[in-house]
Amino acid sequence: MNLSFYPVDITYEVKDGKPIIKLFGRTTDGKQVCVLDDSFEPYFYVQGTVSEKKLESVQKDEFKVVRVEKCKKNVNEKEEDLFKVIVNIPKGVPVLKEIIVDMTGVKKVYEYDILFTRRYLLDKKIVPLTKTKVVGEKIAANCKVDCIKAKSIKKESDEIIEPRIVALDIETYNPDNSLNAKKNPIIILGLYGDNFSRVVTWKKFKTSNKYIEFVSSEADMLQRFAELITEYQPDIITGYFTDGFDFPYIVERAKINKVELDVGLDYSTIDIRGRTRKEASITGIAHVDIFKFIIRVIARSLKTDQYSLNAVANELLGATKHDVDIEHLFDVWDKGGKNIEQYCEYNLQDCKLTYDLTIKLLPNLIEFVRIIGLPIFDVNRMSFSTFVEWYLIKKAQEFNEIILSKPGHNEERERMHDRIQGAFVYEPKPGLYEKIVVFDYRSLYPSIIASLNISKGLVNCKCCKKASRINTDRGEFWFCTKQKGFFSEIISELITHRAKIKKELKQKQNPLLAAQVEALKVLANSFYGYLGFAPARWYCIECAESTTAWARHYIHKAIDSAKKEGFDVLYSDTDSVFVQLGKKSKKDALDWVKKINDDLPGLMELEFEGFYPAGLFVATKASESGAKKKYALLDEKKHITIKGFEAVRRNWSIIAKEVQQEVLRLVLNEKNTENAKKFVRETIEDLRANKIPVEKVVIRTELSKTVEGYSTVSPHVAAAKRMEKDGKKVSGGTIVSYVVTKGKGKIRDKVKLPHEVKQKDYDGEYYIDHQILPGVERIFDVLDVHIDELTKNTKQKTLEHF
DNA sequence: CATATCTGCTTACC
DNA sequence: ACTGGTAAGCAGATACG
Repeated sequence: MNLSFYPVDITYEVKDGKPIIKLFGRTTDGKQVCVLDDSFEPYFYVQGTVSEKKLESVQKDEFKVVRVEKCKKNVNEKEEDLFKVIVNIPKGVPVLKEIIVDMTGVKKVYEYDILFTRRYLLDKKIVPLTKTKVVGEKIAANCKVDCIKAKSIKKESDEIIEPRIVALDIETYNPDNSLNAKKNPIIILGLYGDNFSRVVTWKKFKTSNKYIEFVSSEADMLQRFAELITEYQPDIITGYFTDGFDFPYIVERAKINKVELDVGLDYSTIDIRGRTRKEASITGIAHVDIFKFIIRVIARSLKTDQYSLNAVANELLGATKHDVDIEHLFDVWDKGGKNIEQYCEYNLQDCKLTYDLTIKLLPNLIEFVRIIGLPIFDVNRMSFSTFVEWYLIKKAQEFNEIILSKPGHNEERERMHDRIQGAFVYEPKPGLYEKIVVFDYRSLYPSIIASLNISKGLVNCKCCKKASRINTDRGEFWFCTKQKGFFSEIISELITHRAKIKKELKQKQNPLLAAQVEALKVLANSFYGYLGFAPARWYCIECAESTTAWARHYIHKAIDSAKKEGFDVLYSDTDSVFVQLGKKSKKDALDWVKKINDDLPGLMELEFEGFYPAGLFVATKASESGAKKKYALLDEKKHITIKGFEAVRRNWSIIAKEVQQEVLRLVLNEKNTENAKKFVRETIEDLRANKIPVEKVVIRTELSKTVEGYSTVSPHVAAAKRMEKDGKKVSGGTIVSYVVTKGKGKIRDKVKLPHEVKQKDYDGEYYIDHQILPGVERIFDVLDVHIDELTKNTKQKTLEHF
């Protein structure tokens, strides 16, 4: 029979000494299937002078070499003769590799650490979630869905599945605030999908909510959960932090209640792997923990600095969680009755938000699946470096390159000491400027890697005398010009591919194309960081060092040229140049850029970023010199871009940020220094009189480790200690909120938690001197306003002074 | 003992 | 919680005269 299907999940089993790949997915007519392929063999590569016979005879326990083939492959971009050693079962690869690596004549072994299922997808060029053609026969097997034994299997088209998704969330009984799965049961479990809402709980109350379903015990609830999943037949189960919390909790409670959760399509249960970084998987269904994708990939493009479901849903969906007192759920549960209902509604809302977030981010996630070629489960849990690495691995096949091995423990440790010189930052002269034009190099690092052929195998070749050379702290480097580099060529393809899609996107808006453009940008921008990332297979410190050195070369070139042309250069950071037009026109600036671009190699380009009628640079706190990475720009639509100022930093109180932002607005937009002064004075008086509400004086700081890990007790650590006293758990990643109150001693001695203080308790003087004034002082300096003018004629200080 | 400088820490920018 | 370096600025710790 012939069929087309979209693979969702992949696994393998060994039967009669032979591995069988199992691809779970959905057919084009919407039925779930499992496609079996027993034709794929595990293998790895051997380099050296050793006889094939000898290699063929290697075996240990049930593992043995099946066959050896001679082949030619590029090892670090140079062609070599290698042996492809084919092995009977996947688990034999690492075992037999260990024996072979010690044989005389063997120089090196490669590609022994590529997971069998991933290798299958890459070699067969099958892309998960993408239409795949199968010829085969239906066979009987212990499986919830039809099983097809494949005769042939291959990618059919780029068409993508519209997956069936269900979101999961649980609420637990939690009297001691400890989230202890061994002790406390799950009391509410919710699911939300396409036209599907269900909340299961095991205490009855009167309700007209049709989606609430009552069972008689936690065990029955877990059983019901398994049934509902089986009935709904999702391709994807999604959740928010379900890897770390919900699934491990469910599995633990199932164990205690002796409930068999056979949700896997092959009747297997939920598998929890890892201790500190847990991952939950279900055979045949892709478990997406959308929190992981958000925190690792999406986070830096979000405004929020908190990644709670509420904060993220608020920003991405404009929706919020239901407001219930979740800490007292246990109390309400104990008392029973109608009050439990609001928690069921809350639970379903969380499921819905998670579902909607997944729907919203799925195009981006799927884009990475298409680029990398691995299952959505894997891609969901990857970070930037792994994206780059797996993209390189996929491309290695095309380029006939050997996949380099990961560094050993010691080598990785040594690499950690390697430091490279980074970007150049121009020191601005503090001041209020007019008519500013900003230019920046488009994708500077990627375009340098592509244009200068920067690639690990080409460093300082013996053959090229004419190659452009660059001086660095590590010495002089150049890259072979006689061949296209593996690394540079891949990034070059990415850039041109992205430019093409971006053009298409301009013609017709399309969320999938937008996701593709975004994914390619993220990927390209990660290539440079990857070069200097210690665990990387294609680690190349000379490449990284050269990339930044060339970047410094080209930014200086732009700065010098702008100056020569008669522009005042105000500022520059890494890839940007800020110039003041002065008597020159916008057209003069654009003409100048054209001239620069004529001289640039390959894909490099200096772009016009924007025109700003006004901009402000300030001095640093410590000296008279201009502060880098700290400025504000006003655009023609009166919108202000604030960079680096306290107003955009998380660990400043809201009042300090608001005042600074307003001062910047009054200065840049309205050019009204008097109003700015007045505004600050008024705030100062309000703080003295404790008229500002407590929420606005709360300071939030993230704990980077546990309290014991700190050598000094700073205010946020003191606050964390108070939280611990309250019975709250704090650890690395916890955001600590505190208020500085009136009193004696160090600031840490005056720190209290927000709920402990009344409005009259906070120390207005502290907030004036340490939060308000530091934020506006440098701004007023630029306007020649002395700080005394801000504080003096507020009543108290005046009296004190005289 | 007061002041200057250093260190640890957090969070920004690119 | 596994991309990189550059930079500002606070609070506490320590050195210095």
